[in-house]
Amino acid sequence: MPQRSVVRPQLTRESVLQAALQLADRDGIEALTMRALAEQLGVEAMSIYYHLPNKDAILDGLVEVVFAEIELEVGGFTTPPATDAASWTSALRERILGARRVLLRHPWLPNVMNARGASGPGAMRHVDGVVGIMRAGGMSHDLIHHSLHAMGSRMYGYVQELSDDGAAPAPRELEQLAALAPHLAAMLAEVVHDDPESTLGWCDDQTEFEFGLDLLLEGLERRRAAQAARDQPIE
Amino acid sequence: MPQRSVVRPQLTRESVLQAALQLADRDGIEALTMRALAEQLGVEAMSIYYHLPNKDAILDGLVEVVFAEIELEVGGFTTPPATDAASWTSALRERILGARRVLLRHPWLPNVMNARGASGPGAMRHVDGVVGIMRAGGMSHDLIHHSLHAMGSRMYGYVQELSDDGAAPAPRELEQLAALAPHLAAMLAEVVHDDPESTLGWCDDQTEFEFGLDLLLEGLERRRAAQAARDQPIE
DNA sequence: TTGTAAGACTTACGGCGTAAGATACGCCGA
DNA sequence: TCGGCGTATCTTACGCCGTAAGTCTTACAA
Repeated sequence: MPQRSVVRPQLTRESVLQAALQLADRDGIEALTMRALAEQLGVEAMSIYYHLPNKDAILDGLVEVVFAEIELEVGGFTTPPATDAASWTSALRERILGARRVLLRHPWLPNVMNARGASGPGAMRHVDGVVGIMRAGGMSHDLIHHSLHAMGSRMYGYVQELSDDGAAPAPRELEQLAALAPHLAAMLAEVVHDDPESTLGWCDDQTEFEFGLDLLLEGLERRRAAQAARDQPIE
Repeated sequence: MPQRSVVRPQLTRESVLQAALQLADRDGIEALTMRALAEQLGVEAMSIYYHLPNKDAILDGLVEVVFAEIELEVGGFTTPPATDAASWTSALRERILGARRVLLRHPWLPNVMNARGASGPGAMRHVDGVVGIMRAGGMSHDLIHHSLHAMGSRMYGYVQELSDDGAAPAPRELEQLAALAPHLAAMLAEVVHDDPESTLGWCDDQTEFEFGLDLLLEGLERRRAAQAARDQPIE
């Protein structure tokens, strides 16, 4: 049973991540080096490696810490029971603006997520919450799937990673996912299943891109027409 | 007058950038190191520094090279004269899909642009072309401004950098910009001028974010309603 | 023929992530 | 009481990175 020392600096995985978060917030992500982090902790660089295997693990840990902060900010990732078809947009709006509030405190995070590969459980659960809200609003899984791609950048672009390897998820993985993110898993199961024409991956990047693009174009054209009508109310 | 050697490996700024592009495309951007690049060129690492001041200059150069490729792909950044109110969406659509076609060949580029600061003349001119198309479609500068933010990620997110420092551009800079990107400069001049309530910077990130978000939410809700109508055509 | 300058090369430095191993410390059984 | 052992930290060193400083080669002009 590890009964720990009281004299030593008391390094833990959590304290390392906490210090890393502070360092990144204060001096920027490029200032987060193992040596600088160690100094902040009053410790030698290599000591960190006892608690975290490498720097990538620290970055992954940071992502997780921030998503925990997001979860706190939005009052949990589970869908509020009151959500119905009438209010799904405002529920989603609030969820995303809440996430943004947190991300603005850690502006380096999107780049970290972007540069690194697959997203962790925190990001997954966030997406799952979004899927849940859309589902409660009465959207089909197929439409939700497209929507996730379209909204990607508003949630800071990690959704694209979700589909990046292109291969359909193995049933085993999907099972694990279901425990963590049930809505997301349900969507995946359905979308993968009934898209036989999909070539290799289970989603076609080009199609998704155009879906989001056309969504924007439509909206902008409507804004333009509205403006024109306002300028020329007679004609 | 520099009359160059014929025996030496004939290193030039252009050949360096070309080799860097190949290397990044083939092995990924993280494989683009000065030593690897030198080897590819059959030269020592430090020789590169005669033609380019440092690695950042190489990255900037790469961005410029790719945007030149985009310009070729879309047949020039200047607005096609045929563009009118009726066809602006399809013109813009084509422009953006053309840019995307090129960017898919250099998938590392968005991250490079994102990680580095201000965008170069190539990116500017691309944005300028987009502004020109929207302008030809009859949109106000104000609406165009919002639209650029909303479309940001579809053009791979460099627009956000444009507004990042928050300070209004100095008249001197604006003058320089006008030569390079007239539409963009015109928009900036107007938007900066008649937004007295804008606190510090000439554009409010939060407002822009919500504009884009609401655009998407509206569109998605319309899609949802259309789907619901399709499922229940009687009721 | 020689001076000059362009354009390459050599060497070296500090910082990075981290592999390998040494070392200090608190506990537990003998 | 003491020796061993697991835990947590430190020491040293390696190979990479970008690049500062200085040197050498070569083609051409005078």
